[in-house]
Formats: sequence, structure tokens, C-alpha cells
Amino acid sequence: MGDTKTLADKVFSEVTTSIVRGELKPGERISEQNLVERYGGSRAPMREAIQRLEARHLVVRVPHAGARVVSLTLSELADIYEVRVELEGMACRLAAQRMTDEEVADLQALLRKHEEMIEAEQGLSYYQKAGDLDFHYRLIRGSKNQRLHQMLCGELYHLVRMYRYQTSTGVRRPLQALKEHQRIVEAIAARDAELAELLMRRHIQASLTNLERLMAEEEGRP
Amino acid sequence: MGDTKTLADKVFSEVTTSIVRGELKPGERISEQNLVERYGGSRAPMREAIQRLEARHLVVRVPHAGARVVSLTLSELADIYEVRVELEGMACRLAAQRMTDEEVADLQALLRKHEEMIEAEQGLSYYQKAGDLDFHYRLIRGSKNQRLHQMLCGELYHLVRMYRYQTSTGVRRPLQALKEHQRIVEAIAARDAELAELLMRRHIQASLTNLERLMAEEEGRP
DNA sequence: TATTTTTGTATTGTATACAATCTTAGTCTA
DNA sequence: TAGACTAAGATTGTATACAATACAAAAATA
Repeated sequence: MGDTKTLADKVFSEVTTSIVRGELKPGERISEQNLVERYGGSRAPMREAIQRLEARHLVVRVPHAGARVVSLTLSELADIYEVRVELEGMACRLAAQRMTDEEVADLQALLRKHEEMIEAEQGLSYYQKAGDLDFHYRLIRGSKNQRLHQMLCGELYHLVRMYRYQTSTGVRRPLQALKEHQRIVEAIAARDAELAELLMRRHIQASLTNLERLMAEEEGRP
Repeated sequence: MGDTKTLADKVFSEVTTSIVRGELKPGERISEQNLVERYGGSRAPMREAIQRLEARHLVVRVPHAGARVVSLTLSELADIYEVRVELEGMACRLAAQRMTDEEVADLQALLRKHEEMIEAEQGLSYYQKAGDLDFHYRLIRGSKNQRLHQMLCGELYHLVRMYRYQTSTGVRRPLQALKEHQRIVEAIAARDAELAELLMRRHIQASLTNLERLMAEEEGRP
């Protein structure tokens, strides 16, 4: 089989999760030598891993100077959310048109599970992190557009997850978020693409608006 | 200054244009040794160049097997256009809201130049290639969203340009295209964001519809 | 003859060594 | 003291060498 895992591959995914989880902080330097000491091997695979991190915008590399974990300004983060509103709205519209009845049923089942978790007030943190992402993830796959999936899940989501820790753009009111998710799925089940898109856009726009509020505050005291 | 050109950088941009121009055809193999013979240097920078091509989806790499120029199916190309409709529509809406009056004036001037070229029936091929792209390019910059610009110009456009040669998704009726461009700019000048978005979406949707027609034909005789 | 196995070659993945560039600490001067 | 310059150190860019894997052609077998 041709799906052998190369060392660069392993290092890449390890460092990716380290960055997303905040163990490596924005602006922190990542040297090739450092990675060699941490993961073993030689510089060549480490270089490759760093290049792939750069391709996903998780690190910034300047020639001869090295790589650092990307450090986004609020303004840049707002740009990302603006694009996200558009693309996830699109994904939602397409999902309403293209998901199979079975996939819609699965989605409804997922939300019922989330509801139970919140009622029990146990899986609160789960819902805030993986749960919310899982919902969005399924919807995007439901759009049946490979490229859209790639752009959202492969390029934007890592950055979004990374900054959920630092800013308060995350899911702060789980119950509110769940209700919005339920409305969205209702629209999809009714095959009302326009409504589904509108609801999703609003759902994400809330975070964007929050970001813009933070930017305004920052403007006040620089 | 820190903007020194590395060898990998040079090879990357050279090969990029070779692919976009069709000198390297889809599916064609790109070996590291080959690039060394063509551009000089050693394998290390060539490897880096190939990786960057992979990051931009211009080549596909499989471990231990090498890299090939990407070969998109019509279906994959349709996915790209579907995303493009959405993102360029968005760019157009934002441009209507955010471009300065001066930028709008420049855009109008550009279209007048295009008009003259078409009337003289000289710059026909220019308009079909660089001219059309230049128009879209400026609009995207006018959106003032860095990330949107990156996604459209850095990731999707190379692939779009590459396939304009092979399929008939290019600008076939320059006069028709010019008229559509003019309407779009009129809407922008009037700061009518909604209309500007609608017109741009239709403008690109035409190519997508054409693609879907080709896909249907292909379905008939596989 | 068709199919499978094997073996050889070519290509990529990795390791190491050297050169070019940047960073930083220290010194010197205004 | 602040700022500019210099030199040492560290880090990246590049080159070469070796190992592991995949591809292809030849040989063997049914």
C-alpha cells in the first residue's frame, strides 16, 4: 500500500495539535534543531514539516530567519470570520440541497445527544469544543463540495480553533448555540436551503460581531 | 533587507508559470532530478519548490512515488467554480462598500481601456487573458479582506487559469463579458452592494453552467 | 500464453557536512 | 545614556551521500 507515514508527516501533525492547543504560543519560535531534539531524526524531515505548517498558515517563515507560530491580529481574525460566514453559509445551503435523508437523520441524532449532555450539565466543555466543531464539520461534508471542505476544514479551522482559547469568540452559551443548531437542522430537514443559509450566517456572525466589539475596545486603549 | 530570493523560490515561480501556461501538462511527472538538470543546484531546493507547488494544489505528491502536475476532473473544476461564485460575489459586495472613490475611478478607467482595445480589435487575446483577470484581481483587492484575497488569488486562480486553456470556460465573447464588467462597476460606483454581488455571481455562474453542460456531455459518452 | 515472482533500477526519504545569512551580545563613540 | 558598529555565535540554505521504497522489466511457473 502507498499510505506509508513519513517522519515529516508525523512531526507535522504533532506540532499542529501543539499549536492549536496553545502549547506552542503565537509568536514563539520553532527552530529545526529544536524539533530534531524533540522528535529525533535529522533536519531534513523537520524542514519539510515546517514548510507544511507554513502552507496551512500555522507558522510564518522568513528566509534565513526561521519560523514562528503565526500571531494573528484581531483584524486578521475578523477577516477569517468574514470569509467563514460566507463559506459556511454556502455549505449549509448546499447541505440542505444535497444531504441524504439518512445523513440528516444522523445530524438530528447528534443534536439529541448534545441536548442530553447539556441537560446533564456534564459534557459542557465537550460541547464547547469538539461537539460544536463536529456539528459544523458534518454540515460541511454534507455540501458534497470537496474543495469547500478542504478550504474550511483544512485551512481556516485550525486557526479558528487556535484562537478560541485566547479570545472569547468561542461558544459561551451552550444552550443558545444548541438552539441555533437545532433551527438550522430543522431548515435542512425541510429542505429550505435559503433559510438554512441565513440561520448559519447569523450563527457565525455572532462571533464576528463579538470580534468587532473587541477590536473597538482595543482601539480605545492601544 | 530580508527579502532575499532563495533558489527554491525561483524554481517555484518558474514551474508555476510553466504549469499555468500548459508547458507542463496535467498528469505529467515532475522529478527532483529533472528540476536539478533544468535549473541547476541540488535536490534540496527542488524538493522545497515541489512542496510549495503541492501547497498550492498545482501538483499532487504521493510518498515515495513522486509528484505529478495536478489533473482535475470536470467535477472537481465545477467545485472550484462553485466556491468562486460565492467568494467573488462576496468580494464584489465588499468592494462596493469599501473601495475608495479613487479606486472606483481607476476601475472605470481600466474598463474604458478594455473597450478601446476591443473596438480596435487588436487586444482581443489580451482581454481574454490578462485583461479579464486584471479586472477580477482589482475587485478582490478592493474587498480589503486579506484572507479573501489570499484564497482567491493564491489558491484558486492558478487552477482556473490553468484550465482556461483546455476547457472552453474562458472568455469567449469579449464584448459580452465587457458589458457585464461595466454593469458591475456601475453598481459599485452607485454603492449598490447587493446588485454588484448579484451581477458578479451571474457573471461567473455562466462559466459554471458551461462546465456543467460539459459534464453532462461527458456523461453521455464515457 | 498468461500470470506470478523476482530482481534490478530509478526515485524519493533521510542523514550529514559545508556555506551564507541573520541575530545578538558586546564594544565603542557621540 | 542612547545609538551605531563589530564580531562571535547560532540558524537557515544548499550540497552531497546513503537508505528505503516504488516502479518496471525479465524470468520462472502453471
